Amino acid sequence: MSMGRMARGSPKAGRRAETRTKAQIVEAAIAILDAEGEASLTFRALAARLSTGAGAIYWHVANKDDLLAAATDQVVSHAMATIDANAAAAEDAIRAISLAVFDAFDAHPWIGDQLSLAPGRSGMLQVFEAIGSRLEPLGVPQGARFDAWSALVNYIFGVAAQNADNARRVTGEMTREALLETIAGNWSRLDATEYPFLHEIAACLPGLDDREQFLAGINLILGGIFSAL
Amino acid sequence: MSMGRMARGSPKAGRRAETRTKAQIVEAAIAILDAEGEASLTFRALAARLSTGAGAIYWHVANKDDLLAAATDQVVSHAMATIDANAAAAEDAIRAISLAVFDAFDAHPWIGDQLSLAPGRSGMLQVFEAIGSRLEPLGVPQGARFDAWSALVNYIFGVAAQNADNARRVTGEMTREALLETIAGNWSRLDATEYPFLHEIAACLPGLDDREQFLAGINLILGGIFSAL
DNA sequence: CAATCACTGGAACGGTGTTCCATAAAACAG
DNA sequence: CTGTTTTATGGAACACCGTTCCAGTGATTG
Repeated sequence: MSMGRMARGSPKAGRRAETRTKAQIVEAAIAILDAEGEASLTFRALAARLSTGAGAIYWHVANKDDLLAAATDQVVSHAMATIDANAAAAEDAIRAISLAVFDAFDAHPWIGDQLSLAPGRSGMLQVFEAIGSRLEPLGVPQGARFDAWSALVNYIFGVAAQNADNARRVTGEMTREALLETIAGNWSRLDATEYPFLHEIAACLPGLDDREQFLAGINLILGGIFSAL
Repeated sequence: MSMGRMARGSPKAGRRAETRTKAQIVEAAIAILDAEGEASLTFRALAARLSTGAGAIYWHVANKDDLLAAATDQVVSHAMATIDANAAAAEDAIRAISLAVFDAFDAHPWIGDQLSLAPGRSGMLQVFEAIGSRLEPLGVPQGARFDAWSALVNYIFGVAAQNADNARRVTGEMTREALLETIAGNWSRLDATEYPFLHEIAACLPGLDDREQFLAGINLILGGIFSAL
């Protein structure tokens, strides 16, 4: 859509002094998203940051969804780049990949809502492949591999997205702990005969570590995979 | 915010002929969302359907997020109402609840994006409690209950939301099967040395039953819970 | 009966994504 | 070197959105 010619003769990529690339635009978008939240990412704000007009951005990017998908893909790809390809044992590798995704979502909570636009992009595919390719070394037979992969990948992205939503609720006034205590308070104030379980586990909420909780779920699924062998 | 007086003396709830209730507004919003998708739910369209002005809606509803959260809550509550409180065995009950949520999301794909607004609402709490209260009868000891509950609930809502996203991509031209075949085609066209796993399981995609796949994940988690006993 | 309350509905406001296009620098053709 | 084409700009304009505001209206109340 953008890079048309550029190819053969020219050693230098940038033609004009004021020209932007799609990568620069996506980078600027991520900067705005991280600093001011998703509501603040507008084409006008982005254009201002890049010292250009809003219309120019559309030369590099199809629309806002495309921009957000590209930003999401960038972050996920970057997260995947940090994990070492074949260092750890398969089981630990799955944990490492899961946590890398979790951490990326936690650091960039705006991804949560945009997940739906990203499948099919390379970052997502990298994660899919990285998880899936660890199953055979783990001893999961051919017939069970798809179910195991599907459960893991769905859990990873589903939980990461939901956690990102929670992280988005934490801003300035409301600390994470205050939020958890508020929820715990609400639950323990529920009718104890109608909601006995929530009433009981409200106590588990304060001081909860989302990351460990996430990992506990991964371990539960891994346990299920092993017990089905 | 709305119902202030109304209480004691008056036998009739509706005072004026043209008056709407919040329930009616939410119902109309759900009708629009189901029929024309989330992009078509605007205050003006909603007002037109209710034969009123956009401003009147704000008497019953704080803002659009509130409206969407109420709509989501309505659908989830309704889904929970269909499952029988203490008919099945605990393990089957968990499956039934999970599938009820899954089906509700599948029937109303717009929920996917709005999930983040709903926690704390009664529909969500019903699901939380329904799942959690089945764990003790299942023999899960106190110390392991929170992890098991967390994994199940996160998986259920995470996967349901992602599946709703897929369902949203199926519209008119693109059937579900055509979509799966397109994805399978993309995966099998990937470089086989870089993406061996995706290349291999692309064949599993066509004819895939999302519901069964979802259930397989639930069973995997349940297996993990049991094997940890 | 007068005052208050519960609610209406349409106009108006600020802001958004997106389109359009006159312009201009770079690349290329001869 | 000269014209033409390609690549990209940046700001104006458009349609539409969520939200606010408020004069008005019918029921309820004291």
